[in-house]
Amino acid sequence: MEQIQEMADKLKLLSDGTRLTILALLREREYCVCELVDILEISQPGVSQHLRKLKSYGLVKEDKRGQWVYYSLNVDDQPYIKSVLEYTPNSKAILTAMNKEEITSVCK
Amino acid sequence: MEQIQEMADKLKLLSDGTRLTILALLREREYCVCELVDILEISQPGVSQHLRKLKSYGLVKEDKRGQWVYYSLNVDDQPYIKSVLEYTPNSKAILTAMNKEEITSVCK
DNA sequence: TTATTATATAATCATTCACTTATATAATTG
DNA sequence: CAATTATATAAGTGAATGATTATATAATAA
Repeated sequence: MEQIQEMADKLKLLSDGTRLTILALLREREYCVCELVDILEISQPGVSQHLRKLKSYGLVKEDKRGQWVYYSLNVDDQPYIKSVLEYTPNSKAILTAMNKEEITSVCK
Repeated sequence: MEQIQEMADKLKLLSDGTRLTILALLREREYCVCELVDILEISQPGVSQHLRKLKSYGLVKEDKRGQWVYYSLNVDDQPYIKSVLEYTPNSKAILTAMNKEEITSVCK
């Protein structure tokens, strides 16, 4: 069953805590990689690899501006992904829960 | 972030083609294990283990009747799971795609 | 141009996962 | 009762996964 497997593969992207957090954050605004590295508690290559995976399925898109690469959500044509993300906590709650409520400012 | 991780863990249940197929089938009626073994192309213990996992997260419930154990969907209190399942193909489409459109009758 | 900063890719590794076969348990049938 | 059928559990295995460190690339700043 091709269609089901394709759904399952996309849902797998949401089945990792780090990636789901990224997607939840992106609901409110774009983030550059270094901001996400600040927030999530994994290495920069780790974040890059998650973003690459999300991008390969078209769930996020990137925008290179100078030295930074900004990622934003791109799920308007993915109804069930979109509907799941409506149930994620908002950025404020996520950042608070991670003790990252301070100014997430420029990276360095 | 506890809440996000919990969501991710539940979504992981839907991120496997076999489990997602089971859940999609159960949207229309209950199935006993041996029927699912007939339909899905994996071993009986394989099916049992998927069902156990689904049950452990409360997504299905079981009803033992005689020799058979019938599983049914139990997602009324799980809104985002429910909303994803609304996008799965219906049983007929699934069975056709798997060349299992014949009478799924009693098991032996 | 050299150093710094941001990001990506490659290689590696431990863990998880979905399957299998073998076996146990339980209900039904002859 | 013994044989059969339905299901579950245990053990083992290969592949996938999410992380890490090391390194490459590219843009900016000194």
